[in-house]
Amino acid sequence: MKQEIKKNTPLELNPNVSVDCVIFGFDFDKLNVLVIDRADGTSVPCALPGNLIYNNEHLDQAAIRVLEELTGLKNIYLEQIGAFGDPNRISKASDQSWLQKVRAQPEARVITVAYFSLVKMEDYVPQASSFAKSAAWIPLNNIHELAFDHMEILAAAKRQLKQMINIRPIGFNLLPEKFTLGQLHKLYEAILDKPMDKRNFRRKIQKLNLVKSLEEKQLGVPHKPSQLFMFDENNYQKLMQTGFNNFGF
Amino acid sequence: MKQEIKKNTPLELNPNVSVDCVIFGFDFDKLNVLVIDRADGTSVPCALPGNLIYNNEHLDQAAIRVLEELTGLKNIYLEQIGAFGDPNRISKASDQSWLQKVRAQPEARVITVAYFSLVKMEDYVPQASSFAKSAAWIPLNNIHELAFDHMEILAAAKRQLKQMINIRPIGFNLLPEKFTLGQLHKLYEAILDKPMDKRNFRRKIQKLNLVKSLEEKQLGVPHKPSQLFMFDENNYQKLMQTGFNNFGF
DNA sequence: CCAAAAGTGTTGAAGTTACACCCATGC
DNA sequence: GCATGGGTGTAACTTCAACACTTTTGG
Repeated sequence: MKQEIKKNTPLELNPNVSVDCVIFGFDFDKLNVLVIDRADGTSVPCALPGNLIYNNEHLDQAAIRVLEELTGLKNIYLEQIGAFGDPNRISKASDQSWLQKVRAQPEARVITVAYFSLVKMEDYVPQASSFAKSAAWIPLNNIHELAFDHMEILAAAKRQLKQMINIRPIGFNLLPEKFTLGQLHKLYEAILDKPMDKRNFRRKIQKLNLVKSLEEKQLGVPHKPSQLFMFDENNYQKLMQTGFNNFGF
Repeated sequence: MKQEIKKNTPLELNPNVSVDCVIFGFDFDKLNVLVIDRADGTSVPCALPGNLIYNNEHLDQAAIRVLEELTGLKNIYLEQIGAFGDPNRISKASDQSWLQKVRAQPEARVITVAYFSLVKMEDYVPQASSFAKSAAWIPLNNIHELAFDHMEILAAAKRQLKQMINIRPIGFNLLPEKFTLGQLHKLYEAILDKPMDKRNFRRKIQKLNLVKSLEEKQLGVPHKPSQLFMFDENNYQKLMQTGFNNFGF
């Protein structure tokens, strides 16, 4: 517990700044969030994955590192939410005792920079023992308690995702490369948290030219198989160059 | 220059976290930003107002403090932009020598949390000697160089203001209590950086019911005096409760 | 043959764009 | 009387919202 603080040099963890990631996944029905279990025998709430940053490390890089350490994934969609710095964010007893265990300076004031990321759930299946700390996909709407101020961060992540989907079509990061319009429709309903008319949604998406249909259909589904689509990166770039910034969902 | 780092306790400045504020003002013609002059005889670029945070201080509170110390103003519109933490943000020689002068730990890694705020320019007229460091309103489009990574922060502030004006009608914070539709029109053009049709703009604003007209006209203007308007807080609250979140400008 | 999701058009209402002239005031 | 910004209406077009039935597959 002795505090040895030396002059800040590279390769050192910075005791005052951390990053936390809200990792969203979509199971074709609802949004899920990847949370880590800090279980130490006693019952403690789950937390968002995160850690202190290194002094020589860019903030974004720290978030990428946390994400890769946890899931092994690279090149995933990442966006900063903002900084959270309530001096009382470490008020719960369970959080304090956890910090005593894992931090060199458990008493230090910490501000955290939150990120949200969008991953294809198929790309990361948590395995019971894949890491020292275990992780799990939890349906967004079932999350009622988290460590520290992570509920607040989660709320901000939801808000920002909802807002951003109107500005850039980032939702495709949550779907596999090939998807159906029905899946895209469900995704938008999950993110915007409201029902949307099927016909109007399809018309709108197709008019925007953001998807291109493949010469391929779903297989093995117990109903009429759907056309498969892909995100059309080219048309998206063209659309952005026109200064488009409002999808009006 | 000796580094005395003790255990983090309240009332201490945190060496690793600062806040910076982009303070916007509108002169009825264009947007301006309040910058401070760090002049020490030699020629150095201006900077955004900012400072380290205290360990017992909420981030938002630190921004409010910086703002009040500089301008004397309270209760002004403030919104977080995000955290900026490139480890190389302190790469210019002039910035380093300035830090040597003002910081207890000039070498420390600093991440900064940026805010933008909207003030009525009439409320703060910089006086040459009102503070040790002098401040000035500079037209946004004339700012080509700033200290540290402040140009990057400024760009993010512009982007966020432009985006936010579509989500909440925050522009009114830049105008006096009583204003004309012509002034509001110019403001929207300045923020969105594009010309807008006068008649369509007026129709739209009035349809939204966000302004109420007063029984009062401009005085002493060398042209037909305009009706004066006020922001209608009540109707705004009602509108927000309907889940409105897209003004489509 | 049943369950489940896919796929498809029309209509009325609302909103958007583009555009040009007269008005009231101070100087 | 002239310069300056204030104030106003319409028509063509586009977009949006609401709504129900048939199709294809697996089981």
